[in-house]
Amino acid sequence: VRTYGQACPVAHALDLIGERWALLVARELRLGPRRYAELQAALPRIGPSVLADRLRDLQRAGVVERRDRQYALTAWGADLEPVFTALAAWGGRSPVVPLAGEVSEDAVVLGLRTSFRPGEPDWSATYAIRLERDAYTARIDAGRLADLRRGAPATADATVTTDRHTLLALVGGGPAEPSRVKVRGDARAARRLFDAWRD
Amino acid sequence: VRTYGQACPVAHALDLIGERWALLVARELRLGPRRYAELQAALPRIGPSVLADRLRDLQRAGVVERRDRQYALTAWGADLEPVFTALAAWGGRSPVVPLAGEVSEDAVVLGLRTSFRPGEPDWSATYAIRLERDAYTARIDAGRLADLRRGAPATADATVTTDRHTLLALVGGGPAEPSRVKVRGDARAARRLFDAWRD
DNA sequence: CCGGATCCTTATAGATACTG
DNA sequence: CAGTATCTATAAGGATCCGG
Repeated sequence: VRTYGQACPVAHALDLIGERWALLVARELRLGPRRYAELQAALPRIGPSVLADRLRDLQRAGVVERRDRQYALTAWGADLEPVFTALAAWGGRSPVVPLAGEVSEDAVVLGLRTSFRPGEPDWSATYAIRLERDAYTARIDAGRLADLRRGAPATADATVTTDRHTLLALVGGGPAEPSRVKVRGDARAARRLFDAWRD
Repeated sequence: VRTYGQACPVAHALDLIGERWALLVARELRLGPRRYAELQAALPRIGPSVLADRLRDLQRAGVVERRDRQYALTAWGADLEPVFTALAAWGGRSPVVPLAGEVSEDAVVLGLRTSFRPGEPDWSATYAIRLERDAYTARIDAGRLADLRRGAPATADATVTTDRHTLLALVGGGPAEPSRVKVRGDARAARRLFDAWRD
């Protein structure tokens, strides 16, 4: 139990989620619970012992809890959302490196939230986003992104099927291969979604 | 050069400021530039080699720059402010530990920003806050905290002289020893400042 | 097969001493 | 004053192994 030993809320926060990999483990739980093996697949470079250590640390800190063989953010862990938002905004403006490397499906889908530009108030729809491994639900309410989580919706206005690299390019504004994106359902609703990701 | 190797803005941010002590070094520069020895005094547990490493890392990352023997945040480093705000808000709500340990003067003064409650629009004033080691300037404009930085103001409406532990108690809402706070200048202006710190 | 624990190697942090 | 050098302790990285 390594601590900064400072009576400062920032230092205390870092005592809890400042260890290596801790915040990335938490990130993988932002869209819903995950099992140990799923976390390992999403974070291939973490190694089993460090992952087990971090999950223990995060549980002891009250950030993560275990429910029937799955790990989930607690309510307080979910309150990390503004921290993720601020870090993503800052890291995304980095002048040093344009970002390259691996990405988990969750990380790409979370990019939707980061790059989402609100639309018209008459836009309300539910989308299914199907990637190679998982399906996700995005719900737009009055032009705003009201819900984004792992798992397929019961019914969707439109279903977008693609792979995470194409989606990353779409969201990041880079060049995407249109043939790798399949849209089913309400084409107009889908178009509004794509428009909301453009700069 | 250890990296998460992920194309995720959060992971990239953590590549830059996620190493141990990095964000606390940056915190000590939020209120103004510091010299190496001052950083060491503010962060007594960091050790000289780790401090030197972090300062090098942060410079290479473009977060910190060196100007005539002082370290300062770059413009982009100053953009970390929302990250600090989010972390402080989250860490301050921790149900686990109520915060205990050392505090640098800067960390206590930064608490003023965290706990500041805006006041009436007719409230505009400049304050000098004198602690054991350093003096700080707080400028209120139309009830809002417009400026907070290290260094004494040219002229102050009121001057508050105390020590960092008393100020920490005052800001945190804990019991403070009134005899350890000295106020000079406009007493009414000083009262408004103290009121803005109360819950 | 899933969910880790163990073991070993390497890298980083912590502490203290020392130097241009 | 501003670090570097050196040494030790701890944590991360990586492969393999084990119990339910």
